[in-house]
Amino acid sequence: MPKTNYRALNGTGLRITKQRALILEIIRRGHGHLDADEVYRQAREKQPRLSLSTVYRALQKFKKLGLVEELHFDDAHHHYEVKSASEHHHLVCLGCGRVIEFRFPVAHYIKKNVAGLKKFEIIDTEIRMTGYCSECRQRGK
Amino acid sequence: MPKTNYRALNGTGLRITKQRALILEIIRRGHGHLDADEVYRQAREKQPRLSLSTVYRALQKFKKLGLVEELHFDDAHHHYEVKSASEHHHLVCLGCGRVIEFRFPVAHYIKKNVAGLKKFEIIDTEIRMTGYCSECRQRGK
DNA sequence: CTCAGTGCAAAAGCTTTGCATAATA
DNA sequence: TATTATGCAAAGCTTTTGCACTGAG
Repeated sequence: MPKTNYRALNGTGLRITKQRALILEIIRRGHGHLDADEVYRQAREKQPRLSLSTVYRALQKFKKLGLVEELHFDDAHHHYEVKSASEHHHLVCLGCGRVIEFRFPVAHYIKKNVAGLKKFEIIDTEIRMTGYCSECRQRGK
Repeated sequence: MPKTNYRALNGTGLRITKQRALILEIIRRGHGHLDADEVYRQAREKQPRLSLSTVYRALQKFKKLGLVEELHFDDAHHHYEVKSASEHHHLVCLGCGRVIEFRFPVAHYIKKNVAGLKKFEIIDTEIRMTGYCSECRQRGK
């Protein structure tokens, strides 16, 4: 198990188990494009006895600790991503389903420009844009 | 049934039924703060025999036609909103669950500033910010 | 040694589907 | 009248929970 995951879990009050280290590592490698079931399937390749509930329970803990973030790409599943310092968002192509990440610090800009938000403490910002990527546009959608 | 709903449904290829007119009217009045079950419960007050599947089927049709938009406030349910011309987004308070709407045309701004998005055709933008409203902050969360 | 975490199975949502009936165009 | 939409019930998914067992601290 990579040291990085031990580091991430240390000092959180959570016990470090090989399941959690593996799940966190898989989410990290997935770059926000994995849902719970995909994390589960990948995890089973290394730990065949690991259960889906463990994945869900780990996901909940990680979310609560702010270690991972839950994204909402489509209507059906949630996707998970290890939180990074820099704000970044997602663009989902309606044609091919591809997810394009883009980095753009918009939270600060919005907070400055929207009067009603002045007194609001913003914890998290998720921007999800949908549309068609250049390939799909050329193919005539 | 309000005339406005007939207007919205006319020329869409969809048949105008009293169920659909009612569902659309309820979503409109809900201003994006209703999930499928809440739409269902409100609809039953006027049409007690209406079924949940009719609500879901209507929602799907409306989405596909671009009449309503699906929002992702929390992890559990989707909320629905009648699409309006002006772009607007949502701020969800983690303390009291209140949803604050704000109007701010950010899609254009993002498109201009993010290189990778130049060739992307943006259909829709959803911004979901979470944090704590002033009341909850005063109450010490 | 203790208590948090795990696996398994069962339950609990939310959403979709099949089919006969009803209603629109 | 020809379809499309509805209601009901059943099925399908994703996610959560109970409980006995295991393993980290």
